Amino acid sequence: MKPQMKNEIDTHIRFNNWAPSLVGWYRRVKRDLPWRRSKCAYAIWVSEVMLQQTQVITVIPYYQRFMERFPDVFALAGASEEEVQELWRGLGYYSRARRLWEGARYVVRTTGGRMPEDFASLLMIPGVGEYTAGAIASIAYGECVPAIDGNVKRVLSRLLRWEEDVDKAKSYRFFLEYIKIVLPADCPGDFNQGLMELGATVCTPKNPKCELCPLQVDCQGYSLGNPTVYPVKKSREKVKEVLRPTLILVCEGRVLLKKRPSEGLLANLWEFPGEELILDSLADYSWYDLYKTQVIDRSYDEIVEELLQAKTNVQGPLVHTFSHRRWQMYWVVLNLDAGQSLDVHNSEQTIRESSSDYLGSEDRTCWLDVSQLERIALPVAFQKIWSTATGITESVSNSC
DNA sequence: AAAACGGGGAC
DNA sequence: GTCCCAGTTTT
Repeated sequence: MKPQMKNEIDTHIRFNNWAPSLVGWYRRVKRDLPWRRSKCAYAIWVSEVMLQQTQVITVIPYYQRFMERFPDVFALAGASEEEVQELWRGLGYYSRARRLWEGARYVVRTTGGRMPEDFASLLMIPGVGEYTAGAIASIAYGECVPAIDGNVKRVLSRLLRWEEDVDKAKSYRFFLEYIKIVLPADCPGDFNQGLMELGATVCTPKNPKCELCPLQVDCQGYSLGNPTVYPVKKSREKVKEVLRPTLILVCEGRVLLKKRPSEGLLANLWEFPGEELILDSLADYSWYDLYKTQVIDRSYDEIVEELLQAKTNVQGPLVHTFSHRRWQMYWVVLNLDAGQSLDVHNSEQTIRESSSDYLGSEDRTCWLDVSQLERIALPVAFQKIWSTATGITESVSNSC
């Protein structure tokens, strides 16, 4: 540690022996959460990955379904990515699911399925970073290592009146060294969880319940009067505006789906064919060109062209916001039933088998029975389009 | 050091 | 609408 940082820490440390207060408080009030009923490293791992950037209340049902289906690292490693993504649908940050799955396969491949039992070994698992490795090591194995997440940074920034942007690397390094000093060797798991539990239930971003805080007398932010000026955040994100024309091709109770690329946004998930456009409007947009570039099978060209010429009923917009991008979604519904019979060489069976490796395969499209839409990994954005489109369709047919 | 990566809960 | 959540990887 740099001497400068040591001095910085010393200036922040009073006679603080607040760790026992925190641990005592945690043991008294901790919530009864599914993953806290297990000391199994795999169970902790699954919960920690799900809890990345996701609130406890959202995770609980996903965690229970996941552990029921994949009770151990063998079960997860033996599954297909498609199957894992189906259980993850709606949870977001889908690369987490793929990395967890890859991590399970890594563990089975390298150790035969025995979970690594120390921080450094856990850190080698793909998808496991410093936080997750620290959480598993301290909670499952009692190893004396920090686990610093957003909650911990918020609590410490208030406790110590940390004036710098908490998202900077320097802040993380400081919190890391500080925690190493105050971390109790006999109960690192409860200490780490206590800090996170405090951030989640008492030292909240807005309206912190300082009257319930076990660290109130130690808290410099509280003594200042307004702890919510911390944490200081300067980082600011700009949201990109993007148009998203989408094709809903329906035939004989099936709808055309396409598998997204294996990298980037919503990787390997299903979508209705379409593209992203950085334009101001869809004026003069050629939906037929979109169809020609997105659908490789040329069997439907004639009827699609006919339908688009007859009356291109563009619907939308429907807005869907990601953390860094906003889609303005427009779509056309094309019913091909009047045309030739559907080529059903692709079906639900194909989806399951085609899950993991599409590299080298040119046609990523597939006809799926509409009743199966709720069972596959279809991102929320496209669920929204589908429910809106079918809702409108039904109301129109009802009114006719 | 900064950007990419989702969705939902809370207000 | 806004903010933010038991973060990791890639550039």
